[in-house]
Amino acid sequence: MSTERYDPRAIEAKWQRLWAAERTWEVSNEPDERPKSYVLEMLPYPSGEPHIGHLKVYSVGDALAHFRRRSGMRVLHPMGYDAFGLPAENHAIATGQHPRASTEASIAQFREQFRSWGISIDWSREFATHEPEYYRWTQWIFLRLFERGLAYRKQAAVNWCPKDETVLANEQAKDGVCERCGTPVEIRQLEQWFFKITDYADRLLDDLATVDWPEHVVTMQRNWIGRSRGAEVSFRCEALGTDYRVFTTRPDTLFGATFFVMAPEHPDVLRLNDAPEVRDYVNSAARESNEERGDEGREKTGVALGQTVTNPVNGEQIPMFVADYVLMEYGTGAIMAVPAHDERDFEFARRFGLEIRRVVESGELPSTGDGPMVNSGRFDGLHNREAFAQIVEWLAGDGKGEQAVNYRLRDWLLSRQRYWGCPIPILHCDRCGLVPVPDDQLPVALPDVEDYAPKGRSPLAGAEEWVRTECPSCGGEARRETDTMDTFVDSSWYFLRYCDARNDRAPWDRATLGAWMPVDQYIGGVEHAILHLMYARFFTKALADLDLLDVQEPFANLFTQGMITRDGAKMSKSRGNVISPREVIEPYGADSARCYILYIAPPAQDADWSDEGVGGIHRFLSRLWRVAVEVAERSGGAAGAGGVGASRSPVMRKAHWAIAKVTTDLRERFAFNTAIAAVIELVNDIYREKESLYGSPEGEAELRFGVATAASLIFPFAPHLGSEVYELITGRRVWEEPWPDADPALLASTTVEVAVQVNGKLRDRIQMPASASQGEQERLARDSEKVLAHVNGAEIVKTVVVPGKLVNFVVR
RNA sequence: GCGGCGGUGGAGGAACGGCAGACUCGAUGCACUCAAAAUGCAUUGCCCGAAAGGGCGUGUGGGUUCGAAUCCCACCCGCCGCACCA
Repeated sequence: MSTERYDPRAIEAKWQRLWAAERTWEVSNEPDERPKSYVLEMLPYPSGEPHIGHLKVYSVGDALAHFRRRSGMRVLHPMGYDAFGLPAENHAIATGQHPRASTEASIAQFREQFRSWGISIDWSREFATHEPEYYRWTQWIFLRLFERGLAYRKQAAVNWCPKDETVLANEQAKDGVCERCGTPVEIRQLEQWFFKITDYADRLLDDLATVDWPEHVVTMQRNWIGRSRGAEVSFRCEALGTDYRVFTTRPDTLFGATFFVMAPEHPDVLRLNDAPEVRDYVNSAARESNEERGDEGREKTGVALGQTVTNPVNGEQIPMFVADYVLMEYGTGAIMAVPAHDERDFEFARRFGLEIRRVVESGELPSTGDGPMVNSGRFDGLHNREAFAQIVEWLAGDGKGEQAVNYRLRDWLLSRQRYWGCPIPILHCDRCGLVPVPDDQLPVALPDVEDYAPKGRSPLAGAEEWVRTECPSCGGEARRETDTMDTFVDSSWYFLRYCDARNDRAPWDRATLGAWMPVDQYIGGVEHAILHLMYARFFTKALADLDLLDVQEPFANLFTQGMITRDGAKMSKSRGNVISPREVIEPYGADSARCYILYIAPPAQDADWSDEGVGGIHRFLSRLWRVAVEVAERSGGAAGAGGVGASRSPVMRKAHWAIAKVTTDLRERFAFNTAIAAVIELVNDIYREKESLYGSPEGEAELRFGVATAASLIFPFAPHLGSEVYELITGRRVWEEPWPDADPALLASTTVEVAVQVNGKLRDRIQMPASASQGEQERLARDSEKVLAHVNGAEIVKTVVVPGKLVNFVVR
């Protein structure tokens, strides 16, 4: 046995140099006869250096990319950087260093590490979203959306983070705190830019059916869109002479509406009653955060307005209230209250002693169940589901209501009062209003400023010379928009740019794009299940409507990988339990790190990092390398792996078994852990059998075949070692070899072990020829002494035979 | 509260109607060594037993089945998402 040691550092450097020099992983946009496959990991945000989560996504994606290439596909596997964003800007505020400088330093780090991991990236398509060559097109797309009315400005109650001093999208202000820094958000009335994503609510919801995504992600998107079908109904208020429309999902319960409630923010509340009591209530509601208001166990509060509205179905005058359990943002900001069939209304009615009138026979109140109608005039006796449609129809005939659909989804607030983002390419002209920057003047370059600190307005407002410009429409004086775009805008179309990354006349060529899109396999963390994925889908649909591309959904398949934890906890600097990929790769090499991270658990699952575990995988790779060196020496070098007959020796059978196992694990599921385990088993068998195989030409050919197969199968996970060993044994480049096929004839053994049960309990295992018929199998099993002992003369009432596997005798 | 995912040896996990615990870590023993490391080999679910062998075992309780970790019902625990959305 050779005394040399497995030296990942040398091996990995060798192959990385070769792949870079030969640009091995570049793929041309010229189609050929191969089917295409677009494999993409979510765009990394470059900050410091890559962490262990990055190592995991790229280990998953790269394994897939390699497997698909060798399975005869044309694979696009690109890389880029999500370079704009708050962390770089906050760093700039703290240190004075330009965000561009720190960002580009991080990008250099990321690029360097990705290369050292040996990921098969087409580097010719690389870009970062802060480069003018990229954001020029971000602006161009913005203008197309603006022309379509899909980007617009409006005054709105928005989430404001007092710490970051910027507005946030609804999606970024979860539970009333800033998603980024955890500061409670304030609500401010500001004029802001929005994308009209709500126009796409139905399509974003319905098209989820066309996509192969994890069920929980689909569910999260569905909940986020929150479509509910019902009706809008008018309630007349004679005092003001106004009709109030309310949205309800239960028009069938209209006869049970015994009061009416408005949100405190509803503009008419004080017009209806401006008594001090009402004013106080409205003011105190405004002071409370949405979170406090939404608190679960909280008792219902409210104030009577002393006015009534008319219930349109029965003409009853019902009292009006203001209460903070009604939200201004949802529906119309006013509701009809049906205490018998809505838990919240029920609670409120109890508290204020209001009438609770059952209109559906459906069990104990409050009840949302179905049943026959009661107390509902001519609808009595009808099932409530039928009454639903009939009541809406009846109201529609009178002009007092109609079918309606409501969504939880809000328009996407995209403007940010921050520096480090893509400038919004719009001018403000006193005479012409909002004027788009002409296409030929793009990009609107982000100017340098002195002071990055936000002061409630964008730092760009301080760049006076940049702000002042000429209106392209009237030639008069105009001012540039000083807000920048949310970075989610940048990442909503980057996957399109990869298809034609060097195009300087258009964001992409439509036919070129059409040849790659959609992304066949998208890979990333669940944390983007709502925001990024929803925005990217919206952009894709809007761009399709603009006749710029031909797909409706950007990501045909989605895989969400689990987190890597340590000691059961999320890695974080504050916990001090962070392990960086570099720390692992230095002692063990990238191949060990990549294999370990895939081996530790199924990749969709969270997995706990163990330092000893990496050592185990490293040992396995060393074993493969050592046996390869030994086999190469003792069997006469790289003479080729030919000459292996249809031998059914254990090594041959194991090799073919491993081929079959790894292939299905990679093709049909993301079972990298069991795929790697199969290769480990193959190598273990080679160690067990090798001494008996040396010495005969056939035995040595089998050993070479076994080792070459192990190298070939481990290559998607450990590309450097796979290449090295394969070259050592065969003299060829493994990535140029087609993915191996398992020979079914070699998979089958001549004998099988059959489990024998009596009453479902295992009693014996017997060897028999694989060719044994069911009858022979049963006979052989029945003759087993152990079986006889357990049958013990009793009557066999039934025999179950599973060919080649099992016999079960049922005795009484 | 609603929805989703999960609960298997000392640890990560495998099997997903047919031999529970593949593979790895850890542990123990042996070989090599002056010694250690490295490496190789063996053992390693629990209980009874000297052994042969037997019993018990996949969160709990029921059910379906010749046969259940796997399917069904109820419950317990953990994690994630949503949550006064009319």
